Amino acid sequence: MAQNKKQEFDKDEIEIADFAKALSHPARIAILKEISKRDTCICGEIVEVLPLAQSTVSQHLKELLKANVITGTVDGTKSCYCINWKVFEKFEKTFAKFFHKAKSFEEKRNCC
Amino acid sequence: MAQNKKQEFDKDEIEIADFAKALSHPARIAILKEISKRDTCICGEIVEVLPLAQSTVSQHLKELLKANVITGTVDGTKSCYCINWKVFEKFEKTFAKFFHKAKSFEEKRNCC
DNA sequence: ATTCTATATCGCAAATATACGATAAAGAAA
DNA sequence: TTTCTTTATCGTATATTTGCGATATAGAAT
Repeated sequence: MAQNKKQEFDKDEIEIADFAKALSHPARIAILKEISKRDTCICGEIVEVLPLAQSTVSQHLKELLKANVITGTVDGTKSCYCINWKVFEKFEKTFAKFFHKAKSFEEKRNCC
Repeated sequence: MAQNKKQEFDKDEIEIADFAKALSHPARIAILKEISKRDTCICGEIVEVLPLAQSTVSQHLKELLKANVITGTVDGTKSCYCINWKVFEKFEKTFAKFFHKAKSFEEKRNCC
């Protein structure tokens, strides 16, 4: 990269990009899907359903935590993760603000 | 990575991840914002408003094209890009299917 | 107290992404 | 035709991400 230009962009642009980045790997989508499916906290079962090593899954969970997409608590030998729906809600709004504006998708026209 | 495990995930997981990946850099969000702001095709003006070299912007545009997030035509010396709203609409639905399910955000509860 | 189980972290290798300058390509302007 | 303008692509350097095995940590089970 030579230089990381990330900080030269607007705060809200960085915010959206960071959220998107957290969702930019199929393993992390699969993790969210798994948590969402149970609609409750789950712990180690994630590793079982993913084609990845335990350490790799742990790393992906860490990414999701860092981006605030999930919350988590560790009680000794068991850890527990939940989806942070507030962030999804917030992102949905920001997203709408940027891209929908007043118009609906149907009204949008392309010229190419 | 040693091995890319991407293909071992579900098709729809990969699809969401790929879309998110396209939006995972502030420069690409800024590009979309710029196109959206004008609500019409724009061409070279993107380079002017971004803190990046022309070749880098062109590369980011290529990424967005690859992910089908924008459409583009090249007429000789001028190129023209539009946001592909259909893909945003589709993503919004898939996203909702996975993460909202029947419940609204407000009804969702966390346990951690 | 020792062993088992679940999870996080470290260290490393390989793959990808980011960024730029130089250059190519191709129509527009002179 | 020659030069200018706009955009894409190539080559390359550096940064970041992905992935794993090994190991650390800490409570649970024996």
